[in-house]
Amino acid sequence: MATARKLFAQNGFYGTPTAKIAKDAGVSNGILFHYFPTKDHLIKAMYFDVKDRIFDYSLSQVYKGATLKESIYTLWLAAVEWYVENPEDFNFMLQFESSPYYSVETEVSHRHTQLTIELMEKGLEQGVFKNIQPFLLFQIMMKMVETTVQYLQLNSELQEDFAFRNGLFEVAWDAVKK
Amino acid sequence: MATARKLFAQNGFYGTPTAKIAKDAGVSNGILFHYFPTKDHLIKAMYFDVKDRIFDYSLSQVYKGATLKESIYTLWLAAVEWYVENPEDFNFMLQFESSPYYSVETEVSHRHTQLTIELMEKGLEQGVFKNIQPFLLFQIMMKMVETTVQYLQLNSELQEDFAFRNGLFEVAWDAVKK
DNA sequence: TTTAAGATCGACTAATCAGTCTGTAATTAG
DNA sequence: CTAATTACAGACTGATTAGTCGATCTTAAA
Repeated sequence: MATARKLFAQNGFYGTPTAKIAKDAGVSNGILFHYFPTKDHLIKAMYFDVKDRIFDYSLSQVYKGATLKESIYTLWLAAVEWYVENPEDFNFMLQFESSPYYSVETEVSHRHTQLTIELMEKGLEQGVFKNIQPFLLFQIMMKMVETTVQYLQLNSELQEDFAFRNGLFEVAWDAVKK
Repeated sequence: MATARKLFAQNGFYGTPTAKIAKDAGVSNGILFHYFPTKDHLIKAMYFDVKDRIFDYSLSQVYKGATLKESIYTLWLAAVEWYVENPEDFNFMLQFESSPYYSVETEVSHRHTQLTIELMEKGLEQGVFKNIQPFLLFQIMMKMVETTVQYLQLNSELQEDFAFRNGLFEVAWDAVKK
């Protein structure tokens, strides 16, 4: 999957032959299809793999007793940092989410999405957010992650600029807050 | 190009053989490659075509003497409406922008982008926006268009809901305003 | 009317690629 | 130790597909 991520980032899903994935990964063609019956299975498995790893990282960052805004900030920043550190993951998700593989159901089915949506619901209860469906609030925040990472990729000198990141979180926060 | 848009929306760039594009368009294989030397040429041409049509529509909506916020609102809403009315255009752009074809240079080279960025610069001068590079302001607004359209596609009963659209523009505006 | 340039056709090809198949090693279970 | 299951290899194939090529038709200018 790591090899596939690298190759997909470079040449896209369709620009990457399964044979090349196997070869670059140092395994045979046969063994690839032994573990992933089709290329589509591989791609879907990779999606959940990325989500899982981001989720684990994010959870390791939030601490108990954090306020709502702090929790959301931590999750938001964790996602940005993860994607900045792991550009292939970012590129993969971008491609995946605008491909026929993606559906809202798969998205919502993941713990990471569910956790974030719960935070949004809490915010709605507390009256800090605009009156918008929680899933949409979630998507607005996530799109800002996307925008931020994309911009940081283009302007790598900003990647260590903490104030810049914080500023963009405030942009996202201002968007959703009442 | 219209046929290709439809097919690309259904099956993606790579899932759509050139032969099928020609056949569905009612022309021969040969004539397709007569006008577009490669599939890539076709795809790039389609990108500029979509951008052009959106630009024309957007300009027809803005009126002289509008305030800055009104102008931006009109452009923003025009983009949303266009994409809601022309889902294949939207789907095509989504795919294009997360494909190897896309680059910031092509994006910035288009009049539509340039016009919007100019408005952002004006807003910065007037001190109404957060102190953020104009291109990034532009991208934040555009991502909100994306989010809005995607949500409207999933919840088609909201497509006639004017208040909903306006609400989401305010979300975008709150994000960038100081 | 002639001629040239562009438009259109559709059969063809060379290459590519997802997935198969057959056989062999390694590991685990009884 | 044996049997069965799982891991692995790599050659092979059938289908697909981007792009070519030579022929024919249409249009417009001279």
